Amino acid sequence: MTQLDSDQKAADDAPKLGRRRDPAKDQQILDAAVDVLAETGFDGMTIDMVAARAGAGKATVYRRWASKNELVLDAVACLKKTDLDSMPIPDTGTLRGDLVAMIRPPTIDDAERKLKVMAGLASMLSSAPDLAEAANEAIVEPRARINRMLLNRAVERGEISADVDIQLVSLISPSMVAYHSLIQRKPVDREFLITVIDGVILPAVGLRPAPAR
Amino acid sequence: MTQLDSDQKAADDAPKLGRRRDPAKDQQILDAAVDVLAETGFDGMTIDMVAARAGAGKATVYRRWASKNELVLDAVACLKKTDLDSMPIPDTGTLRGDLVAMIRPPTIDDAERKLKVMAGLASMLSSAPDLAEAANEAIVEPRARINRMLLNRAVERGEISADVDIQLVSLISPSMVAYHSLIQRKPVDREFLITVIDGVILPAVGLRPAPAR
DNA sequence: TCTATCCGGAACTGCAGAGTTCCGTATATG
DNA sequence: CATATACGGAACTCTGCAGTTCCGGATAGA
Repeated sequence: MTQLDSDQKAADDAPKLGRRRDPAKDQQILDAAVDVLAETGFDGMTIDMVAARAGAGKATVYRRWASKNELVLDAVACLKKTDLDSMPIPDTGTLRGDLVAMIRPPTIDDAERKLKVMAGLASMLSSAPDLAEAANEAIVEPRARINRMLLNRAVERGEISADVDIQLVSLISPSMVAYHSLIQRKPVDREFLITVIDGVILPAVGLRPAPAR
Repeated sequence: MTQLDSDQKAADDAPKLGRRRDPAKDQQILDAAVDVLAETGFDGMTIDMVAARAGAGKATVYRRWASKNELVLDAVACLKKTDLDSMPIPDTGTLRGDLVAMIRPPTIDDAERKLKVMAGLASMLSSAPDLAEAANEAIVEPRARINRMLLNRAVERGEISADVDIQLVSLISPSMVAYHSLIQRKPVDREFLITVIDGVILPAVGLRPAPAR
């Protein structure tokens, strides 16, 4: 989309002769951009940093993206694919079981990395709607979508009432984790996540913390 | 503290003759800094912008603060005093009544302004611990403190159980409001706040949404 | 092997903002 | 009224980064 090479027919622009553009380099640069973004934020990020981390030259970056803004937009969008949501979604038979099963190191690390990216973009979101949408779609939505799925299944099997505001409840953990991590700057560990599940989410859907006691 | 003029004995450094430094100007500059911070974020903020908005010269700003960083630190800290927490805290007799009574235009506007400041600082928080602490103390804590007070009163009058995790519950609304406003970029209106109170907070402390039905 | 193309890297321009210096003016004190 | 000081504003330096250009070397196809 924003990338320079995805021209009209996406073909025929490949050279008949000589060296071809390395497609793997694109991903290396995007990954490096996300790393730098997470570490320094949008304004702290320089193209030189990204190029150096990707083992590329600055010119190579600009051969593929027209500007820093477009690179960042693509890098954020690429987080979507990097997402761990392609992993199997737990189905333990109880809502609490499913929610607890979601607490795993790779899931937590992925979340923390994405939160850092979001923090690095925070000041831009109000002035760059397309970036805000990309960030929302790549960072916020995937996790909320999983939560909605788990909640819907709980409704279907009669575990919780159909009156529950699933949209609202699905945002409890993303909200509280983001606040805990970004603003309060405390580590997102298993204990905190369990506390949120048992102390907020389950009561909100009308369940007791301990499922069978 | 960070201000240049608060020297050793805080006295005798006033000139015997001639014009005195205008103390009101300090506050005008700090207010302007907060405004610009909320609108453009830390990196987008320039000293010229702040000076212009305060009706001052850039030199005047640097006569009072040694750097942009120190100005911002003081500006954030000054949000604490600007806070609306000097207003009367509601006491309606029920937790729900108190929470709903907190929903008032000045309270909401104050919160949104502070959230914008927090968004503008977000990318710096991980690399500037003192700024992070100042922001937390000026923006996060005052509101959480009120919530804790309301919850403690509810415990004292026997409305809710003493087992409730007050620390956790007091952070539900700040977290969800911040997420709603900053990340999802939706307006923080009365309807949303009521939904959070009735759909999350009250269930979390073991109360039904409609108190007397 | 030849050649068109891409590569990394370095040197370059242009600009914007932090921080400084200076000046003419305003003002409170004596 | 005289004077010492703070003021707003403009001009200045310096630094860092976005984006560009150029080059010698690497590489894949013909």
